[in-house]
Amino acid sequence: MAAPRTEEDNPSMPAQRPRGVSIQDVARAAGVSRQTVSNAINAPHKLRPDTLERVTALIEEMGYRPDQSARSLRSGTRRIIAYTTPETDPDNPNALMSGFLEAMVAAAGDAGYRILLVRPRAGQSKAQALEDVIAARTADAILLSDVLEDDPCVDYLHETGFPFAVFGRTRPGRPQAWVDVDSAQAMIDVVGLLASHGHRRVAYLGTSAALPWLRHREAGFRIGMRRFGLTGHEAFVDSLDQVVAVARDLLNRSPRPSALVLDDDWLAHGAYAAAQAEGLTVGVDLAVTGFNDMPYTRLLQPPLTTVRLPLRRIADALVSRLLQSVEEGEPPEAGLLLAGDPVLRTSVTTLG
Amino acid sequence: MAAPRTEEDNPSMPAQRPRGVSIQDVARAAGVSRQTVSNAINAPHKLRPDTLERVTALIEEMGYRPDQSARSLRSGTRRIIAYTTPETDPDNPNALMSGFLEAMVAAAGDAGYRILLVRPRAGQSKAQALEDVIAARTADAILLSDVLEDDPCVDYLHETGFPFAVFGRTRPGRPQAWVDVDSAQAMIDVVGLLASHGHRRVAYLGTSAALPWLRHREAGFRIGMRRFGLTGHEAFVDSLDQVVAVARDLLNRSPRPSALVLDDDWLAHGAYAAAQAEGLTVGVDLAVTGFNDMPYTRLLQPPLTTVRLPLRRIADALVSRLLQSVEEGEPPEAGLLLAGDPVLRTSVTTLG
DNA sequence: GTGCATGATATGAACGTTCACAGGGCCTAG
DNA sequence: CTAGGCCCTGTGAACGTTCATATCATGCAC
Repeated sequence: MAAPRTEEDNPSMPAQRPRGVSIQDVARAAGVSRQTVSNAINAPHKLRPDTLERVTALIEEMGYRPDQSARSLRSGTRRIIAYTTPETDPDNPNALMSGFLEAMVAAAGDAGYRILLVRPRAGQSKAQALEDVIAARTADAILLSDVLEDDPCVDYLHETGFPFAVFGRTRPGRPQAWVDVDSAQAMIDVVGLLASHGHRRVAYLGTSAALPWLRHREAGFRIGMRRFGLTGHEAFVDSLDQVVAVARDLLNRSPRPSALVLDDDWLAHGAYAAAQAEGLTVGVDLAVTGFNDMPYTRLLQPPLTTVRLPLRRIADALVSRLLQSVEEGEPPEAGLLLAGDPVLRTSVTTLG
Repeated sequence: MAAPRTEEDNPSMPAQRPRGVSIQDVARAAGVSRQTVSNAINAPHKLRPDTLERVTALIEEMGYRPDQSARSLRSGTRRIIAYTTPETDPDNPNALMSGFLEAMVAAAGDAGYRILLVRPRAGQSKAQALEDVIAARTADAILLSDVLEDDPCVDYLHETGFPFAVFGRTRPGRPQAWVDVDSAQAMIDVVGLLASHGHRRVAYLGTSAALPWLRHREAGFRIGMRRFGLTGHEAFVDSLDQVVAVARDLLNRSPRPSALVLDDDWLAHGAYAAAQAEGLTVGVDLAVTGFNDMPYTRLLQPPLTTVRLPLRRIADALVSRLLQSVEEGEPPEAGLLLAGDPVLRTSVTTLG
């Protein structure tokens, strides 16, 4: 029979620790109890200054870090946010994702949390993957992005009451911790930008996919057109292959538009090619605008005027809402819309 | 039996989330012991078929999942791979990252692991962040990418003996679990591709940053040029601003090169612009090749011939090496070089 | 000097799981 | 019919931490 580990005996033996430094080791070395060491980390104000200094010095010296699993098991908090990565379409990869993730990692890190990437296993739905996370108590909260209006994951999470937040909008009518870009307003601003540069005939080239954010951009365009008293046509493509042809068609309407508004930076190459085919010079004869400020838009000739998403502020807001859900048990009542920043580059110049 | 938990009296206390279904609950419901339920999950062969079926049915029905923290605490395995995200340069964002991450998440997921994104806190070095991960036993293994030759993280990890793997190469002379693309060979293949299309005068436009993978590409270019008996010049840029000017300069050497090899897709826009400025048509008068097969290369006019990185195979190899380190305690002796796939698109055509 | 309030430190218990091992049932062979 | 072996199942313990609470020290007022 193995004797249970007594708390006050020889410190001579343990030179080799296959499992690492434990709180007990530090306590023994400092001549205090486990709880005191625990307090030194979790509630420093509860210690006398001299004790605190002695213990923290020893913690540093011995390289002690609380075992995350043990801490989680006891306290129930993981300091982890699970993020279900949206499945990437190889033909239209969400290059945005890396920027958003980067911002999320930073924002979560500042709050003491880390991001765990969760992906449904083969034959598993996204909701089932989330159920795994919740049931196994892998994370304190869940982050979703790229959700559709009636995403089953949102319903499921809402039902369970598990803390979650969404980048994008969810169905209205119940408290939701979502954060989104005000795409409509951003598009209105883009139209306003064109109007202020003297453009009066503006065409819209959009993607026909039924994605909420695309529809918001489209709606914003229409509002902007009305508000600024502009005229123009709209056209939609199903895939990138059609962009050049459809854009050329738009440019041949009469009267010819002097500006072309795209609902996504991805269409920019095609629009530029169409302009060239029509003998137009982008930035001179034709203004072009995009959406998202993807990295390569700066490389286009001329650089593309587009809308930058405030990724860091989005991430901060999401983290803050997530933590509110975790700590108060109640999600925020309403979503949050953040403004996008139109970035004026030389694809838009004053109409001469 | 539960202690009276008065939550209304303690407004400061965060609401405690109810604990879920435990192994004990399932065991009681099934009329077996904890261990039997545990075996049903971890060692199904140890159960009689009828018992197994009964228990698994109940596990399913009650929605039981082993608590990850408890499991980790006891068994010492977290089923998590920590990945330190390389800091992104906003001017030259590693658009590759999202593809690589995607592949890693998939590969790790197939092996039953998840990816945890770790980022140094403010004022913390990358190595210190890794120390946190190791000391707090947050992950079973660590994945690094974008390492330089003398990256201190690699040295540190090597010292600790903690399982890790690297996407990219590390200093030779000790066992290393790295996986990398054979950039040199891929570049040789690109030169061969150009040679087979009749090109004899080929120029190289590279980036001067001291990044190992760029130097491998450069070396491969030189080898390829010698092997296929081609001639040409090389030039390097510090930033994207210089690309057009330097490319035009290369195109004006005499005799004029018929092909332009870029060490990265990022330079493609500038190369195309330079060609246009020189009155050359890419894919007709001038062949252009890139490296990395970034998503937007397909959108260029004409689409860019480039080198696709076998991200999924890289990820699979990294995961397999990581797990080998974890399970056998010994890292693989040598690194692994995987071939890149040159993708022929219409920016390269047979020289007429 | 005594009693009390205040705050710092110590102790036992519990979180939910897996490990090590003990015990028991069933089948087969003698 | 019984002994023996072989799986299968059950029990206590342990992982390392934090919670709840007991204990101790200190200082102050009377």
